[in-house]
Amino acid sequence: METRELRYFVAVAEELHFGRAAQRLGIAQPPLSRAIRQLERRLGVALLERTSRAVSLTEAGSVLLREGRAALDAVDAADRRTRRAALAATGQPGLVLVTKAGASSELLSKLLEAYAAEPDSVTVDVLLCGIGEQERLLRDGRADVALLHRPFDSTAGFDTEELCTEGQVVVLPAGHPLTGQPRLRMADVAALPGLPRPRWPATDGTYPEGPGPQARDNTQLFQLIALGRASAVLPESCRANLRSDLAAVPLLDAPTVTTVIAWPPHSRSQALAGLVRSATNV
Amino acid sequence: METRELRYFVAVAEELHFGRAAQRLGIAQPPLSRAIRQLERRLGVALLERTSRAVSLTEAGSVLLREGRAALDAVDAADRRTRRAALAATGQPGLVLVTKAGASSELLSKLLEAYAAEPDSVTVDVLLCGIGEQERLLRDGRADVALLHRPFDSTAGFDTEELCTEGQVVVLPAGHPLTGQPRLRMADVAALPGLPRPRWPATDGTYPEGPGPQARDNTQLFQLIALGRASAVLPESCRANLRSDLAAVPLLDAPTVTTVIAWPPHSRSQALAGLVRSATNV
DNA sequence: GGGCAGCGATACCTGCTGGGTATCGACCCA
DNA sequence: TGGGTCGATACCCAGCAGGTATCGCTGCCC
Repeated sequence: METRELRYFVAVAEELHFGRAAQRLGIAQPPLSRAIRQLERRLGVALLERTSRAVSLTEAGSVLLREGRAALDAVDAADRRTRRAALAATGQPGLVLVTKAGASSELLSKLLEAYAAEPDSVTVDVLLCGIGEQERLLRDGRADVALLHRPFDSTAGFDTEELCTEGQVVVLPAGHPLTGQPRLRMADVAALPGLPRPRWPATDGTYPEGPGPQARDNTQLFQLIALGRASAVLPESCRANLRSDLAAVPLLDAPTVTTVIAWPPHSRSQALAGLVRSATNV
Repeated sequence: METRELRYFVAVAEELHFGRAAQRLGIAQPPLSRAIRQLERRLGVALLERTSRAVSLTEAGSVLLREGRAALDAVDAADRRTRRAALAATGQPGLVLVTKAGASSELLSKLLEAYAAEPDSVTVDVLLCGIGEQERLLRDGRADVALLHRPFDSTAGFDTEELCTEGQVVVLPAGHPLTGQPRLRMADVAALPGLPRPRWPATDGTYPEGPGPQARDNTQLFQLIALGRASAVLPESCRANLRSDLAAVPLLDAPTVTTVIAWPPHSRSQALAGLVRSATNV
């Protein structure tokens, strides 16, 4: 199976429309149809159900969509990591660390400081990204290492070390009646009248259905809370950089959040090993 | 980057010889040379150092060898899992479980029995393989799930659940003086005169340098021990099927061995989920 | 109900490129 | 110094990826 065929199939499987997929791929529709047919013939498997009005995935097709994406990411990673290895050899080593914007910033700065103090440390570029993008970046080689937060982020397929565990707090507008409490329970904040939890975009950029305002990052989220339009349950460490018009109250029975440092398995970079070592000692 | 190019590069990187690599790939040498050059040009990276007498890997080349193998395994896995999904739809679901021949046989039979008793269980094919082959089989889709033994097997890149932990024993010929002891320490068996640890083949089938006889599987190993030519440190559970001419003595300070059940991440099969559930309840 | 619009499949052509053979040029060794 | 080994180069051919034109089916709407 060639990566070209995989790319074609993934495009069609995502669009469920040969014309749009072809456009996205920058080719005409007929060669795309033919390539998919040929892929199906060679696999001996029907991947798509076509009527002349709609295209849908078969069971096998959805398996190939999932596995094919992973395989394409692995190929991309091979490409990028090879290029970076060549750069590193000519004097620009460096690591790319990715984490969610606004999370664990204190831990992150301590980590970077500790690592920079190591004898043979390399430059670390920090990449801040949105919700759920980190796994992708790590998988396809755009990043070397990530800070993830269990149980929110999936650590499937990566090597990890736990860095720290913390409780969660509910973030409310300053002056909200509940901010007088020293601590709260989940039940107390499950359905605050007028303060729903916001909706985060899924990996494809669309928002789930339901109540609550849409938020794309922490800035938007905090503004919504300050406006009295939302509330949020976040790790304790967010208190460090909370705006003055917000207040946080500890939640006794919220699930704890574990920050882990994660990297692709079978990674041989000794710069990465050094960073992980520094991280576990912080 | 196309999988064809990756396959070509991996072949050359493994053989370090264009002619042999071309033969292995079933093509002539000139197109192979050209393909590799083209790959280097497109990546903008030198992958191989050629003199007219020898070929060697650059730093970037060895990165691409490692990453390329992983990517090719992922592509193979996509292929195999898609075919199997199609088979499953037409009535032959089934899981393939892989484990080291001769290890955890009691645990394995209990596990299979417990799972078979579940209401909607599917057939489980058991694949017994040699040392270190399991990760490969799991990664390239020939197996769905594996029993691995930490710290010997790498669980990098897989999801795992711990099943059980056990101590280790030293296996000696029956009648050896030390077999009279109720328990021993590592230091006692570190260098038994005339009874060295055997050498196991590496993943490429070659044996490491050093003293000790060569063994390929447990049968050979046990025979060597019975002949008074070797000794071995193995998990306790091996006592269950020890030959009568061998004896095992517990080691107090040997590292414990954890048997884990492992499967590829982002695997959605509910048959697999059922097997893992059964396993953790055993 | 018939015309129309949307969509995938088919037919057919063309040019790129992957693969083949022949040969060269460098290097080691006898 | 000549033969043997090995990768690179030159050149040719065929297969196939990709393009255009068009067909056939189907749901929709006046």
